[in-house]
Amino acid sequence: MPHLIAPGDAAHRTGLSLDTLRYYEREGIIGPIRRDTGGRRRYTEDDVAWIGIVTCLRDAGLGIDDLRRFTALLAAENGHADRVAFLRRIREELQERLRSTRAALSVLDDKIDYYGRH
Amino acid sequence: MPHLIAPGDAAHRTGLSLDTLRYYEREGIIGPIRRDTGGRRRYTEDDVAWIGIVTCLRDAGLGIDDLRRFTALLAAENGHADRVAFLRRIREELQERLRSTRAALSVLDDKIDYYGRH
DNA sequence: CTGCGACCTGGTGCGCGCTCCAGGTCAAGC
DNA sequence: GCTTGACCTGGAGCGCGCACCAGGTCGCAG
Repeated sequence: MPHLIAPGDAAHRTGLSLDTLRYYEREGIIGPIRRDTGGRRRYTEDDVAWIGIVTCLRDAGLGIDDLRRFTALLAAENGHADRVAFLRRIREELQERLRSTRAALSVLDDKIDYYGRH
Repeated sequence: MPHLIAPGDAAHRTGLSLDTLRYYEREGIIGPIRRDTGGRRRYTEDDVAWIGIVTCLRDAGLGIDDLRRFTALLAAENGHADRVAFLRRIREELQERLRSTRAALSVLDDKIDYYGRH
């Protein structure tokens, strides 16, 4: 018995709401999650770990579409080349975000410097 | 005559749509923009430069509320201390974004590395 | 057996950041 | 004077990423 986790505990551990966990599952971003005899979800440690990865990417600003494609590609057996190509595309997006954020920080620092010295 | 810019040209130069320019003005993020005798907007070079700053911050992920407060604070005469405090808060947010994006990139690179080597 | 709380499904609502539309006005070119 | 096209206002619509709700089920504590 691989240490199953109730929905409430999964929510607590991942920092997501029950609604969001169900939403992600519907969208194919996580799971499918196993059910007990009564139909309630039982998350595995692997599920929780995967949710951590997804949350990390989402926090970086990736959209639901990208997360779904990410999940689908990593779950697929075939198409390693496709996988890597997709991952590299996402990587480019994130690096672009890094550039945008650095540019904004530079603007902000100029202003802080200017007003800091009156 | 300080080289006035028609709305279409302003849109073209800033990369924003006419609707977005009007929306930003309504929200107090830019402007108020001067009008000609017929009521049409005429942007100044300063307006366009400011829109550039706003766009830069927006691209970094700042929300409309923050942009409005940013604009209001920089337009105000008084409260330099408030200004700097606010700017520092925004700066913290952006640095947090930097951290999130770097974390996601690290996850991504792990996957790329893993699948790149099969 | 009863109560209770955690969880289920299906559906609706919401805030953000635009985007689009209808119906009208203005100014320049022919 | 007439057409054309850029622009105006007010308001409705939309996609995303959830949040919320009603009405029902399950299983354990007492």
